[in-house]
Amino acid sequence: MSEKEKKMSVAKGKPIAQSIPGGLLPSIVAARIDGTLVDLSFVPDHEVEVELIKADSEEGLRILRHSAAHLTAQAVLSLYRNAKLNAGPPTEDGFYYDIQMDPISSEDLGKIEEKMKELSARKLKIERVEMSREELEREFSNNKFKLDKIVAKVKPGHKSTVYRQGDFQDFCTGPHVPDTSYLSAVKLLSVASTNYMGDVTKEKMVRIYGTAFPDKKSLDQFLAMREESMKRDHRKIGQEMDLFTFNSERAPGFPLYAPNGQWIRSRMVGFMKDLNERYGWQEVWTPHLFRDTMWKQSGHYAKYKDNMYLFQLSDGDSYAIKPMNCPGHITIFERTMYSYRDLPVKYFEAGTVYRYEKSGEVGGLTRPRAFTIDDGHAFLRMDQMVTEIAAVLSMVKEAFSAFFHKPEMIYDLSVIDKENYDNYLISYHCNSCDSISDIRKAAVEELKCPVCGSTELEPDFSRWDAATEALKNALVSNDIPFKEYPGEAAFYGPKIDIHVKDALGRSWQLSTVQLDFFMPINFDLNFINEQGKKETPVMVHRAIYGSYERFMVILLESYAGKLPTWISPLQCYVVPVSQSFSDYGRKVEKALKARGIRAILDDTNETMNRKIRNIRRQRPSYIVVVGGKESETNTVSVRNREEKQTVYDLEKFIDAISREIDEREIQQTL
RNA sequence: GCCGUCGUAGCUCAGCCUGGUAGAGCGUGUGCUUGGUAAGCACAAGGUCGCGGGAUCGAAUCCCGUCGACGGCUCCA
Repeated sequence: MSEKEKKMSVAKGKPIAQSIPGGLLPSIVAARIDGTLVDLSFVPDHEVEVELIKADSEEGLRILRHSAAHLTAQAVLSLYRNAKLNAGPPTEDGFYYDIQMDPISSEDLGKIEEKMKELSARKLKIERVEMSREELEREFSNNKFKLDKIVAKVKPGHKSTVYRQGDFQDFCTGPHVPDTSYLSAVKLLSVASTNYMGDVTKEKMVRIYGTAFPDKKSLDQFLAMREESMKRDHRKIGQEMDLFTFNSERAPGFPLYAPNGQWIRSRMVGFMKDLNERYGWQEVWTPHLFRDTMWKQSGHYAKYKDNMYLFQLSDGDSYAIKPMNCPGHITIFERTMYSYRDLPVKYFEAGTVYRYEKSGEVGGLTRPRAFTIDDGHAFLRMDQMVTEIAAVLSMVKEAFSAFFHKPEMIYDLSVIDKENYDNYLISYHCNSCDSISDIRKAAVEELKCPVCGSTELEPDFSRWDAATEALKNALVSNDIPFKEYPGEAAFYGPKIDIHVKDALGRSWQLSTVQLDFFMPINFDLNFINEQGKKETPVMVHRAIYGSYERFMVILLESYAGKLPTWISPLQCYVVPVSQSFSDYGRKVEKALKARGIRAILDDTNETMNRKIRNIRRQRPSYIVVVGGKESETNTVSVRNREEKQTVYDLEKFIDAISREIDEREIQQTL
């Protein structure tokens, strides 16, 4: 349907639905008049131009799913008499309904779904009814959650609406689909538990997740996609490819990398090391433990001690395992004096940090208790910010282009909210003694000048402005479109976060570039400026992958485990046709390994067919079959991931695959 | 941390409701077979049924506790 066809004019005094051609009607769920969404049953009081909302449009789907949420609620109420409804909004790819009721399990969903199908088949008319606030309060008098909403949303003396279908009604502004027959392609997906208004002290609720589509075909397509993304779960792939393991008894939440997984990690670390060095970042190493005194100084202890692994030695000294790398890097920076000419000083480290995540929060490699950050800290003069940040942005681009074909990246600039700055560390100018001090208002009892005690302090945003300008300029000079989020900055400075979209359309926050005014002050860092005076440097915290663990998750799930050859843990799987060709197989394996290609020869007493079938789960880049023909001509029969088979001269094959690896080709070239 | 579901062989799972001390497929090992690109044949090994307690003549099975995993909620420097 073109833009033109979507618009139509509707005469006064008759429902919109009656003006829509019969053939078109079933695909339309609602309409828009002057920017407001209305039901198809809406009767205009003068001739109007309406825009039709198709079921398969973004807005149409939301309406359809919201109606499906109502249908779920209706089914639940008819099956569970004591259930009390809370709210049931549409979500990005479905809907949920929060209901106070006795816990149910996912097995009960089938029963509810049956009921929904039955209600849908009855083609119940969905009606909009206007009610005054008083009427609403009467209608929903037995439901505290609805009453809360009515009180919060409907002003006394005003009206709002309920939607009715059969014996069911819900307080709702709509719009909704005309009748329940529109809701035939529905599926309840899972059940979870939540609390009223997300507050643990409030009532427990059952949250039922589901989705709905205009027709069964698109629902099935969605379910197939969902299945696919479950198949691509990195935990499953990791097990199949034998990359890592978790031992829930011995180290809950900590991944242990098997040879294949560690091989991938070292490749990633190696790539990053090379990239960093090319951009002037120097590798350092810091210990995994520091005295608690350092964490107290850095401020981490006060804020995050519940998430830190802390322990005391028998002599009484207390230590903490590092939850961050920056104080370590600062400690290295502190070892000597710097002139303004020495700056920038840029350190990086693949630094493994340990954070005690609460039991319900850990999960696979996405949220482990130990992870390794490709962490970098730069110490800069104010005038170096733009250049250095721009350089980091180039690094980010380069890094992701090596792993993905045309990666889709989204840049968020998080800045201070000047209307609401109590939480941020800012400079205050004292009107009484003219001194400047850095204070975070939310962290002090009373805002007063640390020099003279005066309360006549005026916020000075100049440093924040300069930093924000620097980040912006860096983005602009790299030709990067970005969105600005006031109030999202860290308390110590503004930042740029970079999200990358994966193959399944999910967006991951990976890179971050943060400016920090706080740590340098806290640790009293300085350099000698042109005037021969001590000056405080600005710190940049940055990570490109974010963590190696999360990045590995994205790689595995994006490629469904079929990684580009340069990071594939099994680059060549060599299979002799029969054991009588083991010798030639060994020769091939040796030749491959001599060139640094990760290859294994499988000369076990099994059929070639079985070997090929079973190696699939390990996702080899190439399967190399050798037999009589190959051994006589010094060739190999190579099968790539598209199942295409080609015979190559052995030396030529090795040259070609080496090139593919060296060039970090994303697609297979053979 | 909270709520729900789950925990049986290396992996995937059955058995649990209705108690009588475990089963399949894949994988592994051995033998036969010696093969041309996703299922050749046979035999075998492999499990304190997460852990602890309780009621029972008897528990993988029922009850309680605990640890862990998963899905959510909340959190994520």
